[in-house]
Amino acid sequence: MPELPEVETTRRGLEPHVVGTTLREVIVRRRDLREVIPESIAQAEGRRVLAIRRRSKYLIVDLNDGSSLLIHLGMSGSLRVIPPSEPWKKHDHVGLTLSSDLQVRFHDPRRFGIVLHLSGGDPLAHPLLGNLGPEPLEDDFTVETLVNACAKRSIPIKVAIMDAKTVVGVGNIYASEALFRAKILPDTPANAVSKSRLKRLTQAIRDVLSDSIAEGGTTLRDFLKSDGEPGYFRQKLFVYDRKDEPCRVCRTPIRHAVMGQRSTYWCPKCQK
DNA sequence: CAAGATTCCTGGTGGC
DNA sequence: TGCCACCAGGAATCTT
Repeated sequence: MPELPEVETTRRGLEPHVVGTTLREVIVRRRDLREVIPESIAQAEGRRVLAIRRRSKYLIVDLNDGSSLLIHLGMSGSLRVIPPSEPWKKHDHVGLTLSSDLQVRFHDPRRFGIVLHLSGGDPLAHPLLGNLGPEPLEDDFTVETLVNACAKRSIPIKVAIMDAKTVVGVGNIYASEALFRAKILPDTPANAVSKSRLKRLTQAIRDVLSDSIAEGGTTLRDFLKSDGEPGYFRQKLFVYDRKDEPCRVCRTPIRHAVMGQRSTYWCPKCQK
């Protein structure tokens, strides 16, 4: 899916259209996503949107009755703001018609996404949001975060930083990109990476995610911003999806291998 | 407990 | 053009 930059891009795109409006109608065309959309989502009708927040790759829509919507885009999901008259596409599963006469439409071909209605309490306490590591762009993500996560673990460093218990939001694209920026080979055992290199990696993760957000995220196939436009960070990827292409720094062909069941890319000269 | 494999679902791509 | 194997941005849940 959408990794953290794409979810944050979506949040920023939705925020000005959604906050302060009332959900006039909730339309569910298909309930069987990764989890079944609960019937109680109908109770969101008539509620006003107080805020739209992001935690990890989840979006939380706070409503004025204390309930909230919890949305995850899975691997192929997107949320767009459109006129309600726009024809429904094959994989448009949910529509939230707003009092402003616009509609937020959830589209997800692979249906790995999630749309839940939480009737009350703290959304952050929901089981899906428990056991999550720190936000990479917040102050509680520090080199100590990675030092602790990597101690006594022999898994590749790339797999370690993709573990949401280590730090959230680092998906397959940005894991490869962050390791390139930090000049670390992705298959280095996590417990063999020195603290000074983990320090570099901490900063690299922050930088690559921030840079991508500034470009509206990365569009490979499915991802679209809430205005229907793609994100442009793909043009700034150093290694991801560039197998055999010349490294943008040293011209050495980019290498590719499967690591932790996921495609991984690196420059054998720039990364040690 | 750590590590690795499997699973959910659909669509795009590339080989033949 | 058609068929088919394979791959895909996530993450929970198995097995080893």
